[in-house]
Amino acid sequence: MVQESIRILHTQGYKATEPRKLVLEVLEEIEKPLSPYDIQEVLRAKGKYLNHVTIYRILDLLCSLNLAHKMLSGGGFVKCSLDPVEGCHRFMVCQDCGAIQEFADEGLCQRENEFARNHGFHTEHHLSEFSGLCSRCHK
Amino acid sequence: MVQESIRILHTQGYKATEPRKLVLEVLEEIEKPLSPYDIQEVLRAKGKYLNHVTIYRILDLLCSLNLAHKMLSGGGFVKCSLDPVEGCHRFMVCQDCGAIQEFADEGLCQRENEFARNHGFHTEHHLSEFSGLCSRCHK
DNA sequence: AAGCTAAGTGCAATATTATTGCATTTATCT
DNA sequence: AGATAAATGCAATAATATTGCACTTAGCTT
Repeated sequence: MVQESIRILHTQGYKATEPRKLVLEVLEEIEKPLSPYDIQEVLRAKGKYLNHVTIYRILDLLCSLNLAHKMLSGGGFVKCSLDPVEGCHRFMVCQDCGAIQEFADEGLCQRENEFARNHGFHTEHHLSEFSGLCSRCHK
Repeated sequence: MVQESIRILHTQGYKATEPRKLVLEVLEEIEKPLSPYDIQEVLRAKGKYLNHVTIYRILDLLCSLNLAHKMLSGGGFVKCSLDPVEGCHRFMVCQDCGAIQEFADEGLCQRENEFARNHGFHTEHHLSEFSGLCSRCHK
C-alpha cells in the first residue's frame, strides 16, 4: 500500500511530496520492474511530468528505506510489498509477463546463513531472485 | 581456469581470440566485479588495448555461455569458477574487500523450487547473492 | 489560516555507459 | 599457406546517470 510507504517516509523524517506519491503509485500499479525513464513514461501517459533527476533521487531514497528494490537482473525498480526488511530481498519474476512477486522465507535465510558460515563467510544481506513462470503464464 | 573456458568456447563453435583470452584473464585475476570500462582500465595498465565495444560483446558472449556473470548488486561482471550451470548463479561478496566467491548448493535449489511451487510459481533460474564479510575481513 | 524554513524539485550542463553499422583483421579449416 | 566466416575496431550516436544551483513546497509555528 502506498499509504503505508508514506507513513514510513513520515516516521523517518521525510516529506510525502507529490512526486514521491506518484512514483510509489506507478510502481504499485505496474508491478513490474521499471527503469527511471520507464516511470517517467508511464507518468507522461497520465498527463503528469517529473524530471528524471527527481525520479532517480526518489528511487534512491525508497531503496535506502527498503520501500523499493532494484532488481537483480535487468536493473529495473519494483515497490516492495512486504514489511521493509534491512538487507533481505527476494523476488520471483515471470519471464513471460514480467510480473514480480516478493516473498520471504525465514527457513531459507537460516539455511543460507548456515551455509555461508560453514564457508567462513559472515552473511549480512541476502538477495535472491527466481525467474520462471507465474501461475497465469504456466499452463 | 581460463583454459577450461577456452575449451568451452571451442566446443560451442566460438573462436578463442586474443581479446577473449585477455578478458577472461582479467576476470580470473581480479576476482572482483568489474565493469566493461574497469576491464579496459586494467588492460591499459598492462599495456594492452581493447575497444570497449569489444569488451561489451565478449561479456555478452561469456554470460550467455555461463562463463561469466553480471552481478546482482552493482552490476559488475565476474568470471564463473564452477562448472557452468544454466540459470543458477550464486555468489558471496565481501562488502569490505569486494572479493567474490561462487558457490553451489543443491539442497538450496531444491528448497527454493519447492517453495516456489507451493506459491504456484514454476522456477527455471535461481540467482542469489549474499553480502557480508569474508573470512579474511571478518575478525 | 498565513508565514517560515528546511527539504525537495526542476533545469541545464555534463559525465558515464551502452549500442549500431560498416570496414578491417584474425582464428580456424582445408 | 590460403580461404572464409567470425570477430574486432572505429566513429557516430543513443541511453542512462550525476552535479550544482535557483526555485518551489510540505509541514511546522504561531
